[in-house]
Amino acid sequence: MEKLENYYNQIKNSPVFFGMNDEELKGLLECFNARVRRYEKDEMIIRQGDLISNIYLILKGEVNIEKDSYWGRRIIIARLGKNDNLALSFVGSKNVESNIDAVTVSDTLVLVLGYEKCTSMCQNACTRHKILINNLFQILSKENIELIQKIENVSQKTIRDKLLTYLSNEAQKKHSNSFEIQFNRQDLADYLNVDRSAMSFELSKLQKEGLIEYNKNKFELKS
Amino acid sequence: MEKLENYYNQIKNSPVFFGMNDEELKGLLECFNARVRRYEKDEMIIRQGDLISNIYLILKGEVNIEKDSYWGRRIIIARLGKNDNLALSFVGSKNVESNIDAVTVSDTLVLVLGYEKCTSMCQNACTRHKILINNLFQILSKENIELIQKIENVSQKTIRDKLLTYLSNEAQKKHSNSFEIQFNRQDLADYLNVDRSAMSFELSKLQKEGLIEYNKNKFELKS
DNA sequence: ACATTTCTGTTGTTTATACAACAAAAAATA
DNA sequence: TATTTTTTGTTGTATAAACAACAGAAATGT
Repeated sequence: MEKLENYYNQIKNSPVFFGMNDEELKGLLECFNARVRRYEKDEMIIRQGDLISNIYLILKGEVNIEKDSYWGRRIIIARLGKNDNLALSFVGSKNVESNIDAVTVSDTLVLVLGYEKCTSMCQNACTRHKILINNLFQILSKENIELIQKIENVSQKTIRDKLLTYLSNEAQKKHSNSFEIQFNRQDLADYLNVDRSAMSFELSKLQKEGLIEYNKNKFELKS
Repeated sequence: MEKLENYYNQIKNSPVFFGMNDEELKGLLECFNARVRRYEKDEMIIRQGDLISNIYLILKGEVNIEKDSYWGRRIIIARLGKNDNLALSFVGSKNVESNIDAVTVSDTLVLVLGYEKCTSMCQNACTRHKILINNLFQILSKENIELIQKIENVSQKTIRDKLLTYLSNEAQKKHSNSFEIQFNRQDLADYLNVDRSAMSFELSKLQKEGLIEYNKNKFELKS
């Protein structure tokens, strides 16, 4: 069993609790009945159809937001990591079932917060709750922008354009033409919605043409 | 010049101001320096690169959320209408430039609210602001879920699957197998990221096979 | 160090889509 | 009503991607 205390500092500095003092944070964690849960690789934290009433904060590890298409093809919507939240939007939209799976990519620790119970108790009256909802609003905003960017990535017509758009966006995020990506080839293909082998082929073509250089997960944009 | 008063009831019942009494709403509208703005068909309300500090509420008309791809292809991310908000996520993420265009599809009236100014004034202290931020959180949640659904639609492999996924999702939204869609053929193609003529062809094939029936914008799912 | 599994790149073939060009229908305008 | 413009459907062709099958490299486990 993992102890919450071990992660206290990390929690305190996470976007969810940003701007709170120790007193507010401790009160909130208690009110939320906060607990740490451990998942192994390839476990499902959330399934399509689940009704979500908890806020999940990733303390350690990586999680895929996925969807299985009608005939079993996997769609990766996003890859989340440390300090990211899971399925916040389903907490905000009450009584809406999850339309995604959250699947661990590696061993993962998650902070689980009983959002529903807490909000009904304190009626949004306390200061800490006011800070919290402000933070949640900002977090969702960011998620929204990320989703739009993902739509841009997958909406390109050719594999080449998808790759170039994705890589440019990553470079911009990392503020450098040289960066590591979070996906392996198969996952990147599922994220961009293309065939892995065709994508591999296109990657090496881009390298031969001198547009990019890469080695494993390390990429560099030339030009 | 359009008068705000003419739309007062609609504004009062919009999701942004849901749950407020008249006093709170009036105070907020004043604090926001609320004003109605008119746009003609094909005008741009928001451009890529804009810094957004206003909340936009559509009172009348329709608006496309679009993105122009590198080589001039148009991507329609969403079609918004009455009581929808524009670019809320850019208000939530401060100092982030818009990565989308908002373009009117028809003559449109928009309520513009100076969010920045208001929040700095009342420091989130007043009740009405608390209700507001709660509402905004919920609205963003819904937007988020819609974006995920859009990703599902465009992530299908074939035109046929994109169409079937899109139409099923619409049927579910409208709670009926018979429904109207908001797009004309070209716009639907830009939304699903496919060639219009190929899509038209696939539509008639689906009709011949008896899977769907349609006439102009009216569709029916058979099975 | 070896065996096994996972990951990545390469190639040929089949299939689906984009693209272009056009015709018919519908809508808008004079 | 006639004319013009916009929208939609149809077809053939060129192109790009999916798929399958495989080989080598890298990572993992024993």
